[in-house]
Amino acid sequence: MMQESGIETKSNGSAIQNGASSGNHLLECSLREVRSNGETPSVEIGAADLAHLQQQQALQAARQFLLQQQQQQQVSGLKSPKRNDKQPALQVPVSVAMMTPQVITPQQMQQILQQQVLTPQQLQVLLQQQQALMLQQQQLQEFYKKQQEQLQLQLLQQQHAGKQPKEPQQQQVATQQLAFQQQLLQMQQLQQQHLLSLQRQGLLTIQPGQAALPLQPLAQGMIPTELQQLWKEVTSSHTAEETASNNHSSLDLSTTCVSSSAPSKTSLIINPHASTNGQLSVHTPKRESLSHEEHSHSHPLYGHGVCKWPGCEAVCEDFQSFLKHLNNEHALDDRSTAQCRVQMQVVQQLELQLAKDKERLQAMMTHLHVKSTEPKATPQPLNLVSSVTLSKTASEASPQSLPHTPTTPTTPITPVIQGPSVITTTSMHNVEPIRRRCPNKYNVAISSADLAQNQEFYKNAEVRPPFTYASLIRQAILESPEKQLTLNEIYNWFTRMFAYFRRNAATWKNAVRHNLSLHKCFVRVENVKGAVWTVDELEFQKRRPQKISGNPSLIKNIQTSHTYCTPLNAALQASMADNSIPLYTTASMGNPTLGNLANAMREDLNGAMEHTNSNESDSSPGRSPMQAMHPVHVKEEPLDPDENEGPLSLVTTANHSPDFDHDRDYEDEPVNEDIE
DNA sequence: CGCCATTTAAACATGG
DNA sequence: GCCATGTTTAAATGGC
Repeated sequence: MMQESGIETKSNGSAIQNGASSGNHLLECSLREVRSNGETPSVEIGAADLAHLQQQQALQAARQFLLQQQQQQQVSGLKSPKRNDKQPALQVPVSVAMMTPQVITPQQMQQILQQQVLTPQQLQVLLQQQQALMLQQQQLQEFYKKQQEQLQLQLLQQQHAGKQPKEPQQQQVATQQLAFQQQLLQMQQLQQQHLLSLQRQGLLTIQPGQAALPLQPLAQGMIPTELQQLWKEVTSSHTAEETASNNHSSLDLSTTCVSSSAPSKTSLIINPHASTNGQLSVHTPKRESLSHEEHSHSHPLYGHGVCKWPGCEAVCEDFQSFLKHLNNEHALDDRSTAQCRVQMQVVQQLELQLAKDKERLQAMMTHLHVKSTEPKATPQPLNLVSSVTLSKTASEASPQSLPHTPTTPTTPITPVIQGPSVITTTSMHNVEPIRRRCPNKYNVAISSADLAQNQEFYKNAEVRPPFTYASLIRQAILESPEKQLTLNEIYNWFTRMFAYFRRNAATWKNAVRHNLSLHKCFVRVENVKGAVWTVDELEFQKRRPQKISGNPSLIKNIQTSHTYCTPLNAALQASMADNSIPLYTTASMGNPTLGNLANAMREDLNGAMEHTNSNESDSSPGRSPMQAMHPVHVKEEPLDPDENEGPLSLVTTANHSPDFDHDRDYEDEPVNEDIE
């Protein structure tokens, strides 16, 4: 159980440290470096680029001045446009912050998908709204850009003649710009409202830390280049395909670099304490990892016939031309290096996110463990599990907030977050949970993080998995490469995957054997080495439609897990469709065959539906979208979710941690679980 | 209440 | 004899 956590902890530490504060500094540095290199005859940056950069610089300076002028009409102190070291520090983050809320960033999207369950309809509406807003903004943006260009030209002329940015013309343009800024502001406010309304509806939960940034009040200043850059970032990550028209491509970074790297000249600084940068930069990798996923093709930088190098969207006919392009355009030079650094930054941000989620998990598990060992009255794992069921009640409000609604007649409870319940179905996909009724009306947040973490949860928390032995055994067998396992290997799987099965070995092993023998679906096959067990899927399926039952004590949450599975699937779908949420698909968590996830979930779902459908007549807002999409039908032809398997399947590889091979290590003294 | 699935416990068989 | 592996029986629980 140690080997899985090794990497994670490692990434934890570094991520936490870097992500929060120093991260942007790093970015800044890298950007600066790019810029400084850009001035020397760099390989990549041509004359046009340089000119562009210069223009941008000039523009920045001018804009700075104008804004300052505007703002300080009463204050008669500052005159030189180059002196305002402080203002930009205020302005820049603002501009950055401005972009984020305008369009729901992938992160926010992700949050939506993670934390709340949305029906596809809701998602669609949401997306449509976003699209509409984006469109409008794009138009404004373009217009604004034109304005900038005008200003730019004038500025250049003036620069040659000696800077006198106070001329009437300038002011006019500036006024126009301000007008547009205001328009953009309006747009942004609209967006804010949108988000807020989402929040109000409980559809979007923004974590305290993150909320501050995107939703923070906006000031006036905007820096065009950054704005543009950010805009591109956002839009490109949202509509990856639309960005075919890539007149910006590689220039993006350089321009940004200039602006950020010329604080002395133009007093532009990327706010060091605004994590907004990191947030934004997060978009880039998403695009990348997207291609990463959707392309069996091999190269993570190539997808959809487009170069996925950050900031580059060059169209490459085929893989060969892509390689060519890669070698030519993204050779080892300063720019690429800097971009690489930026990418590192991005990764760090993601790691930070991961770290946060892991922390959350840790807290959850700690919490659960403490609670479980405390009172004798409640047999730990069982109650824990059932408590999870309850937790969803509370967590409908906010996954973050600790649910404090443990008071329930039947179960003495430990308030729990979405932890295991979410987990169960997701990671245990193929496992057939013990289905019960107990309609789950609550929408529990399903987060990708949870998806990734659920296995971790069972690995580390002594919570009894809400699956029957048969299901688990089947799962174990199916997960094996050969679809067959020896008894001992099955044991090992149990102990590896579930902390719960690291005790009372005699008991559960007996149960495993018993199940193997009992169920026809498990077929013993003589092998060279001995005997292995396989699954007769037909048999297994056969018994499914029959009555369902299960471990009584566990039952309650079963339904939960099932209802979770549906929205989760939808969330996955949405996220895949959205193209911008590949996160957590990294195999870092030791996820087993996520590739099967969709299938398995669907499978489980279908199975569950047969039994639960009638019960779930209630109407909760975000309720299992999949139900809408896949009525009560049982498995048939592959459904939409299959598309998701592409990306997901990538994950399948790096899961299996080394075997335990120490089944006996867990042979503790039998602990009586006093089941009432 | 009966049926059934599941879990748990235990007896027993077999082979290394 | 011990242990791992299998098989089988039985009791208890709980959903339907």
